[in-house]
Amino acid sequence: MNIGEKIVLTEAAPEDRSAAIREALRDAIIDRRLAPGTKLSEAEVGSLFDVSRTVARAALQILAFEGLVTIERNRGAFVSNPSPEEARQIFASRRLIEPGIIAAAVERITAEDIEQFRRLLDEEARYMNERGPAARRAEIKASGEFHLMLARLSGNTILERFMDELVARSSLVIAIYGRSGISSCGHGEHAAIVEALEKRDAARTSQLMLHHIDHIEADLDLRLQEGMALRNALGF
Amino acid sequence: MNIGEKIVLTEAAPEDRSAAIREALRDAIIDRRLAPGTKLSEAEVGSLFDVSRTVARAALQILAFEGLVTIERNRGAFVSNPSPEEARQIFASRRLIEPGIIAAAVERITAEDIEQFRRLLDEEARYMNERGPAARRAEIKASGEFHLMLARLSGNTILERFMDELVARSSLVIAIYGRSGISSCGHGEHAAIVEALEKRDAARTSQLMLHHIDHIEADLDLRLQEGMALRNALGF
DNA sequence: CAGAAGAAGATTGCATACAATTTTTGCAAT
DNA sequence: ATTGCAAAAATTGTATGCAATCTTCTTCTG
Repeated sequence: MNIGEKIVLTEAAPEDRSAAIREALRDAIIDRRLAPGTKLSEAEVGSLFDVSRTVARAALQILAFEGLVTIERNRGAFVSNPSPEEARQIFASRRLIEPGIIAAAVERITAEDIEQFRRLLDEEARYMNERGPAARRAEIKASGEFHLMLARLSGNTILERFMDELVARSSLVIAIYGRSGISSCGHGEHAAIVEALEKRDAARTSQLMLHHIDHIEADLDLRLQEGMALRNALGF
Repeated sequence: MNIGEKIVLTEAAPEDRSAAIREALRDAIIDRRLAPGTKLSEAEVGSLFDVSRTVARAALQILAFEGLVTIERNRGAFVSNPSPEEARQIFASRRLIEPGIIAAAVERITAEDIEQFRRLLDEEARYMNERGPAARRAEIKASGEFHLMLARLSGNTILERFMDELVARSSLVIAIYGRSGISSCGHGEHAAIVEALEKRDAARTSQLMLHHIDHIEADLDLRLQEGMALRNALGF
């Protein structure tokens, strides 16, 4: 598979180009322009961003540390193919961390933040009503952005980074095991969460969030794919 | 400051030497052989482990991503000097994550695990009764190992890695802001946690853990050092 | 003698070179 | 056609070289 035209440089970053590459790759993985299993060769990534392999490699190594990419020695880097077990761990982690983020966010949220959430919800809705893969990708991205915005509100940069990783890996999991593409009820749930946030009702917001995560996970077909994995393990 | 004799190679790792270096540096940071602010030059780290700068650099970049090391452009890598605000975020994250780890661990813990915890407690006690910096370091390390062992029991490798990072960064924070070196009541608290674990009483274990984290944080002097940080910011 | 200016040295950021390993290709044998 | 094998091509892992930047030391000026 060719990763070519699927990546675009967002900004001309003179310094820390490795981080820029990382972000671009992460974005591409999140909105599924890069499918799980796609090979990310150092040379290709490098030439795509017009840097040497050294810089490309650094970006891939960080992504591997995050779990978004899997590096096999002497074979190279691939977009990760999370196992059902990994999927469960990812959602278990989210169920643990997101309520904590909500508790912190509720204390700090401003009217302007709510306003920004509303704009994001509008965006989600707009893309939902559009057809085509580009709109689908934008919808996925906006949906992840919702959770990341919440994480930023927590004021805890460590949790923010953990959520960065978890949201990206969730996207991979959904790409592999998702049944219905996108759970269309997700948007409504996001809206309900914003309403509860506005009332600064942490308990209710957390409850809604947990249900939301449950719904996302319920839309996955982890058991079926476990069988597939076994078949694969036996050589196809 | 020379980092020379403070690092020892644990194992001859033929593959992934970068990870081995990372682990060695992390260990050295955790038990405070490497003080916050210590410069980690690529050449020095490289020659210490007998690899080229390339490999040393990769290790440092991952550590920087974790927050254990701070890289300043064109200046190099230093053992991080967490701010009081960072310290608060680290402990806030632990207060959120460790109870979740406990909830998972309680479901899976075996008699053998308890046995292993007891051995670790014995070790802690032994080092507590010894004098000298080596015993102190061993005690610190064992104390951190307690939390990591618990994380491993959770069966969630993602949370495990988050805890790896949080424990290491906590160690840095304690090195900077700690008042009494080690809170000697820590050992007793660990013992109480193991007892509650043995009864599979998640609620009580979590409560004990939260108190334990509170005590660790209460032993810090974050306010005083904030003044220091300001002074530093003003050119000293 | 304090302080500024500048040259020398050291260190990082990045690209490239080369060896080790894996993957692909080509071809012969069954 | 398919399997087996060997050579060629491609890719990674690592070391090293060079330019850019930072640090330190010397020297000069007031």
